[in-house]
Amino acid sequence: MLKARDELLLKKLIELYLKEGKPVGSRTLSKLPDVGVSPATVRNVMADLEGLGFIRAPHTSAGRIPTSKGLRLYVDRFLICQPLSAELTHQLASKIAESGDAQAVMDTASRLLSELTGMVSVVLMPDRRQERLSHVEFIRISDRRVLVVLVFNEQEAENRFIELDADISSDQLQRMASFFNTELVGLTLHEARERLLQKMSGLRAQLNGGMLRIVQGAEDALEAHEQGASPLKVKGEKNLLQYDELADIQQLKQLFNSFEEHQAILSLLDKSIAAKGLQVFIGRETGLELYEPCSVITHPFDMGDELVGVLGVLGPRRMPYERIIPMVDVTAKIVDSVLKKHVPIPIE
Amino acid sequence: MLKARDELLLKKLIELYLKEGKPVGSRTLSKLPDVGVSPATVRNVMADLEGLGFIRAPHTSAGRIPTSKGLRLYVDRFLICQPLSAELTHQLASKIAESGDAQAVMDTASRLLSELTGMVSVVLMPDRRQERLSHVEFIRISDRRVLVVLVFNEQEAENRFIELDADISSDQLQRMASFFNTELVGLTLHEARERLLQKMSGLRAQLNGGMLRIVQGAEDALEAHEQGASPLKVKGEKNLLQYDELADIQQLKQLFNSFEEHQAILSLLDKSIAAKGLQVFIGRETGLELYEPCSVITHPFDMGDELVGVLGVLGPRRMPYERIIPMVDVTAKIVDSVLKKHVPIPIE
DNA sequence: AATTAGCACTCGAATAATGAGAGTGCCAAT
DNA sequence: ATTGGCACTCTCATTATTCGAGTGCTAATT
Repeated sequence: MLKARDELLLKKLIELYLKEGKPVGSRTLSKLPDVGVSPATVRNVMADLEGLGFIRAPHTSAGRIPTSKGLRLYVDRFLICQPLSAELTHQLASKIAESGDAQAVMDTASRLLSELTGMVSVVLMPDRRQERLSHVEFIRISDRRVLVVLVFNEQEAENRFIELDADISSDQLQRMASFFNTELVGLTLHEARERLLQKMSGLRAQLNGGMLRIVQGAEDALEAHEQGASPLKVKGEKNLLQYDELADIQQLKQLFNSFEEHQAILSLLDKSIAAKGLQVFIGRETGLELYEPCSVITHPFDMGDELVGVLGVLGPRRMPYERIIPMVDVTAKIVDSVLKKHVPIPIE
Repeated sequence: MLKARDELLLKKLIELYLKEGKPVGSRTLSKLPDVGVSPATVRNVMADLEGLGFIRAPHTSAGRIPTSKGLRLYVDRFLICQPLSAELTHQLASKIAESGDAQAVMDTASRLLSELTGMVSVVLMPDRRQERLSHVEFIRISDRRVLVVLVFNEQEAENRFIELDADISSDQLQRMASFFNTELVGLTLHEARERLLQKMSGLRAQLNGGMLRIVQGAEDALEAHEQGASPLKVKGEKNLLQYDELADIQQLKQLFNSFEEHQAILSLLDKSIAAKGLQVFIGRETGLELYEPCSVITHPFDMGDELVGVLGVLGPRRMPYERIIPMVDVTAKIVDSVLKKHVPIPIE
């Protein structure tokens, strides 16, 4: 077990390392105000800490830097995050709340997160396929042009213009809409498409060309919505360029690629979705070789009705956890509450 | 004036440089099939070409590389672009056409462009403030929740949910909508807001809270649309990481920053908007110190009604112009034609 | 008059040699 | 248990050295 002095030294060492980014030597540590021991003593302690795997020396004659294990201990035991200033919290909350629909909320949150933290922000959005259709509307733009509006969970709308082969009357559109609204509302995307297929197979013969196109258009819209924007948003990649630890073009290229491929991050965020609160993944803990020099901080959120997502940041392993953690925490909580504001009424 | 042989050598030199990226020496050039002269002769010619400013030697004992002036001559006189394969053209066209509304079209075009060329793609979107409102619809989501749908130019729709303080009936909504549709359709965003303000000042007293909120919501939606997504899209930044010429973290950081700031690129694209066809900016021609090691290829497009935009790519000055130019050309033409398909009927 | 071979020269990139500085580990003294 | 002292190690920056590629110039050749 670590003695009080050992812990103190480890803590100081890590704090210094996080601040300066350079290996910390025994002399430097010994001169710190709260440390009343000589460099030699510090060296002895450091040798012990190294033996336990909390710190390591990059080479014989550099100071020590914390290992992932050391950082883990630091985050779990030593770190005391002061809460975000009320002012900043409030600013964040209002910017996020005012941004519009669910997509826009996550967009804004993501942008703010990457700007504020100086890290790469990631948002895993709730699975659209589980969203329930709450309204369908057809808007007649011109004789042969119709705008399909699908509303999901009462807080997200998807548009799709469709072109008709024949003129259609407002009346016909009205009837189509009310048919859709009685038959499909409350269903998930998948269910809605199934139902549509089912109902249509009999009716299709009776429908004229315009009607068919409308149905087709609605199906397209459903499909577009389903496959639409990938469920993962990554923003602020360029922030990575500023960190010396990652200042290697090859590595940067690989990291940037991993952001586009999505798989890597997705598997990481999936882990986080289960955990009910904030999580910190340090280096290897991310489960990816590539992210070894990085840390990831995540926090899940949900928009009610079991639609759950995750947001977080990715940055160099040496990041100001003290500052970043509260930001992720607060942002997730804001998004969570904003998205829950209008819990859809469960139908059927 | 350049003699035939001089031109040939310059052309060969540039082609080799574009392919290999290394300075080209007299020996290498002399051994080329179509060049029947000795290295010494080549050296004499090269000395002349250097005197004229077409090529330069990075240092005494390297070969020569083309200057911007040289590349300019190459692009203007020597370059023969073979048209894009019909197959690829067709693929591009269908992917772009099927992507949805105007925003989505430009989005897809931008993505494809960056993927296909391996460069950074940029799209300056037509000024939203000039778009004309073609339809307004209010969709009642629940007693106190309404979705405002604004349709612009018959091909773009903007959604906005609004929250009411008091219940509202479908009937009331209907009346509001028809009021909007008679008073505001055909106006630009700015005009619509003016008109709204005007008309409302008198009426406001007669409206109940719900109505007022709707008007407010519509105003918000107009404003959101106006300020909405910045008019500039930049995609595929990460592509820059692969080029040796730009393999300097500081420079990359600056470039990435310039992509976020938008001003730099905007002023460049503004130049291109005037030109009626494809344009190539080489190095300094971009007008930006920062883009000195880069080239930019642009092509304007318009969606009718004087709504004009520009798309293009930015990459290292040493890029396969032969391959890239046709891609930008074709993509711009596809976007142009897709966006023009539904030319809005000019109103009033 | 144009082309070419020959040769001295320059410069950059790679490799090796050198020295200074930081920090350690360990031993003996406190 | 702690500390001062000291030899030792390793990195980083600086300086030399070498090698090769490619040039520019001159004189010879066609």
